[in-house]
Amino acid sequence: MTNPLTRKLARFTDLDDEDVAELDRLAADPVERRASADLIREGDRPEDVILLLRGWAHRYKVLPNGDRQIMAYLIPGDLCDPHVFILDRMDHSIGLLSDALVATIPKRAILDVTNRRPAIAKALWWSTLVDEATLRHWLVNIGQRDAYDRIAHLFCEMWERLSEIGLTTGGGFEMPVTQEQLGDTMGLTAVHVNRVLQRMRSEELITLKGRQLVILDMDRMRRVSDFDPRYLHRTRRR
Amino acid sequence: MTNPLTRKLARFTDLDDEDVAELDRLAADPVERRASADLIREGDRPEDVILLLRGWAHRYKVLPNGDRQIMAYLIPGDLCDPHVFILDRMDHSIGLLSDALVATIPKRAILDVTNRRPAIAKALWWSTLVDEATLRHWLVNIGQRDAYDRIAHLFCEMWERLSEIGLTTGGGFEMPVTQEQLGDTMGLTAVHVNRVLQRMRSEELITLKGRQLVILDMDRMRRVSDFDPRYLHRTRRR
DNA sequence: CGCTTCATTGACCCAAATCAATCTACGTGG
DNA sequence: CCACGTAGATTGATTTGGGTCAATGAAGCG
Repeated sequence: MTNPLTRKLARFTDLDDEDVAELDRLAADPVERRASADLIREGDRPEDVILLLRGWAHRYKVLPNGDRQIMAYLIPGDLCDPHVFILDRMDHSIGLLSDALVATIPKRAILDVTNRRPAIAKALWWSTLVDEATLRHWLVNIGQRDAYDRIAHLFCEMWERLSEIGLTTGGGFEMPVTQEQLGDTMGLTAVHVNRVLQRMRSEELITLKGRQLVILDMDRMRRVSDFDPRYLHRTRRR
Repeated sequence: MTNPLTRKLARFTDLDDEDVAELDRLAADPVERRASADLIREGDRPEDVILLLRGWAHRYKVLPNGDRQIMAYLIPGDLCDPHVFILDRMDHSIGLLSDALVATIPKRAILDVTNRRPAIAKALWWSTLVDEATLRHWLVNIGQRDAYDRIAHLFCEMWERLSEIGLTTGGGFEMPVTQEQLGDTMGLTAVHVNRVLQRMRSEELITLKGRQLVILDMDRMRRVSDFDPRYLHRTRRR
């Protein structure tokens, strides 16, 4: 099961061989993209859905004064925009955070597959709802927690999502996100993010050099940020 | 068109007479509920979807330390939880902000209607995506704007949504939300919300007594908070 | 090897929080 | 009809988490 989309959706529903084959067909013919390219720009009317197969991307919005808010991180297996089907124009942009491998899927193809394969349709719907739940948790995070807890919560979530697709090694994973970007995610300045990271290091909670983050004490990390992974719905409803 | 759900969905798609009749059937047999009751509690596994016909409700989450974050306001015509169909347990609660009239719709009934009436299915999907876009805008709001601008943005959004269902009178509308709750919405304290409101009053930007809010200068309100109503998608895609 | 992008550190500042009283408007029971 | 009780609004005094400004290090790379 090399296709990360299949890997992700299989967590939600049972997929039969034909479902898997369909998903592989969607991910066929992927293209390399260089880091920091935008996949979709605010105001676009995209006609395709982009599937991320390798690398990270982020969903973000820039205000008139230049401030930037990151609203989501996309990792392998994520579809950039199921919205495409109904909404008019993009109200935000999607940019790469690392070199990446992406597949471009025409709207048509998605519609066909979801019509023919109810299991896939259901899994995509499920994944949309998980995205929405994640957004709600980010809101709680930014609205109510202090800088330290916010960052702890974000790290827990990243680890959890990456572990679902096999991209963690123990408590460690590769995180191609600068401190500036972490700040734009949590409504903090890069300077303050830096100080919080220093503190986490001095408390031996994490290790972070280059793009390698290691969570040394997962229990403490979760406790401090009140992280409850249930909203990511790793398990199926019976 | 007295049914506010019909009124809301009609903005998205053309509904024929039969669609309208179906929606009226869903909203049949509503019940009065008193303010401050919870409609759904975190941890529940709701078996029905609740439709709000009159009054306001809010989606919120309480942290272990007692802090509360409000994640959405629900107004007449809103469905409390389409999520019910796929997700497991509620990861947040929904409570009333005022006396209200609500209809309880069994899952089954929604499934039937969406199977039989594609226009309704499409409109519900659209409305879910609008909810998600709204959440993204709240994130930007809390993450990047200062207290004054946040509150201005929220007031613009409230006015916009209420005007869609005919609940505004010029720049005014009834807002059954305390300053404490406004604070829990925007990640601010009630005290600070109060001071911002004082300032808006002194600048003759608003009038607010009891539950009656009047926006005196809509242009200024929008300009200051960089409010762009497009994310609420009042108009249809051609 | 020189650039450029990130990370780090220090000094100082401010928006919003905190703490602590009032004040006001209502709804209720007597 | 009125005294109370209570939820919500208001105000003042003080504190603080995080921002701002400004350098100075590192590290990766063409």
